[in-house]
Amino acid sequence: MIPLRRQLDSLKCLQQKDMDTLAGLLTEQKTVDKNTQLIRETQSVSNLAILSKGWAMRYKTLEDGRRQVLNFVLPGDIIGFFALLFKQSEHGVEALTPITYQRFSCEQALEAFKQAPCLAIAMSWLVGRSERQLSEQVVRVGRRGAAERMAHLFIELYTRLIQVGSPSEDARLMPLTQPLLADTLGMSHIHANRSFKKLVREGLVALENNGILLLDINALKQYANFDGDYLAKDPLPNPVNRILGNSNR
Amino acid sequence: MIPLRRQLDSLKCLQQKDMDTLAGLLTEQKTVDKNTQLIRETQSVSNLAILSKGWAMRYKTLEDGRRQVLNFVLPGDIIGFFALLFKQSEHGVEALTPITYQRFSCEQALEAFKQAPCLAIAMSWLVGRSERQLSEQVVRVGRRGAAERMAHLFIELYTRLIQVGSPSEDARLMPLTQPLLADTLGMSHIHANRSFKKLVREGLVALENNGILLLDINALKQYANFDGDYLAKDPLPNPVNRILGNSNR
DNA sequence: CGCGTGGTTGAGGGGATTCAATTGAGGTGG
DNA sequence: CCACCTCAATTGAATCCCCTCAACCACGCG
Repeated sequence: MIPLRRQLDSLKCLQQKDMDTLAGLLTEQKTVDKNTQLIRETQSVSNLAILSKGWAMRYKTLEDGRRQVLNFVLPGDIIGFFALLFKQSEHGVEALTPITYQRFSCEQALEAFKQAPCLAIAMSWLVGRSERQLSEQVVRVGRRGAAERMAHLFIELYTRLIQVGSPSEDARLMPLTQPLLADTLGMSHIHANRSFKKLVREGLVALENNGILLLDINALKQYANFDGDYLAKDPLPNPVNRILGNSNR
Repeated sequence: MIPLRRQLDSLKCLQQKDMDTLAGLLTEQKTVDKNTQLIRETQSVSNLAILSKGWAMRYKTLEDGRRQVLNFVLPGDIIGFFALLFKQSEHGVEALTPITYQRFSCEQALEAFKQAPCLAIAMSWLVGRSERQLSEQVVRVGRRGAAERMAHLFIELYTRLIQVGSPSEDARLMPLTQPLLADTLGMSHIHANRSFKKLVREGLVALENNGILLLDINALKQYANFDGDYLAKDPLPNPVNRILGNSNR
């Protein structure tokens, strides 16, 4: 649960008793293998989870087999929030590495929110954050060149990993394959390879046995025209804090 | 507020007193002109709104001027939800036609949620629905051909309009320009024009003085490989209903 | 009437896709 | 223990989609 705590600490709204309530939610820990389907497209969902270790992805598949990765799920991220409110999930979630997560039911969550209303805000904030990432994914795919797109994704993932407390050496190693990058960035795997090699030639990244290594973070940021505001972690705005003060009394 | 009611009716969770509470929220009505900026990128936000009439869009702009439309805001849609939880909005919202909306504060919303918890669920559902649309936008831009992309967007918008009770004749007229379509679909305005003309030549759409007219909905669906599951309106799943039953007593 | 915006078209170039083929790593079953 | 399979990474070649540049016309508005 350390990554989740890192994720939420900037909000400055969780007190010790809130953290205790949160800890009470996260008792059931599970570890599953790489390639496990956590949620299948078209499956109905009644549990939430917080990822604590490893990588996963959210994706959609078209009838003809074309696949699009929507976003990556990193430690401290929430899985399955909105799926609770619909008959079925509409997107799949699959582990990209062995992962560990804490699962809890919809009922447990609601109970925790009654005891600690600001947990509901904190969880909404997590969801809002992932919506921002999804928006940026639209911009990335719609309005950036291929290699720029790839560099931009790398920096987003790196930044998110650093924010939840990964050591820099770990955060620079992405467990991604080029076909997966292709499905994320909306291009063919062949063109993903050529764009990747372009970044390699510029000395920005390198291929390791176990994934892709970012060599020069600042140069990648520049190459990608990266503006990280959408990942900024600020305290909750005052109006919201005031309300929480009331209902926390 | 009729479109909002249509939006929420399938949930089967709002009773008369909930609707009354909701109506109490939506007392401050405003009408503004086309091209009005409802929310500026980088602006801080402390109010929510429900659109009741007209079209708006959510968009992001890059430093070099490239622009990407994230989604369109139609009657019954919510504006500014997540922006409340962050220091600033990260995306802009602009009116595409003259629009009417009902505005209310964060405090009013929280008060209403205490009185009628299932309103909080209903509003989350609205947000979840717009997240699904955003996911589909990623797939559309990342994995569909240009003309297919355009047809797919048209059908999404048409379906959403029908769902909130627009008469079919109105729902088939889109107040969109080709440069705007280009920024939505991630292509140049010239290519937007050529893709559009291709649909025209096939008899699927036509250009009117005041916008774009959809001529053959079924043919467009087929052309777009449209699968509307992500827009399906189902009742809330049972686990959530059970919880609401408890907190509604 | 000048100007800005939207719609349209042609030409040319570059980026991206598809087809095809090769290499190598890892996993499976005989 | 090795043949076999799958999947990732690569590269070449041909093609085509899509972009940029450059016009031009129509319209509405100050």
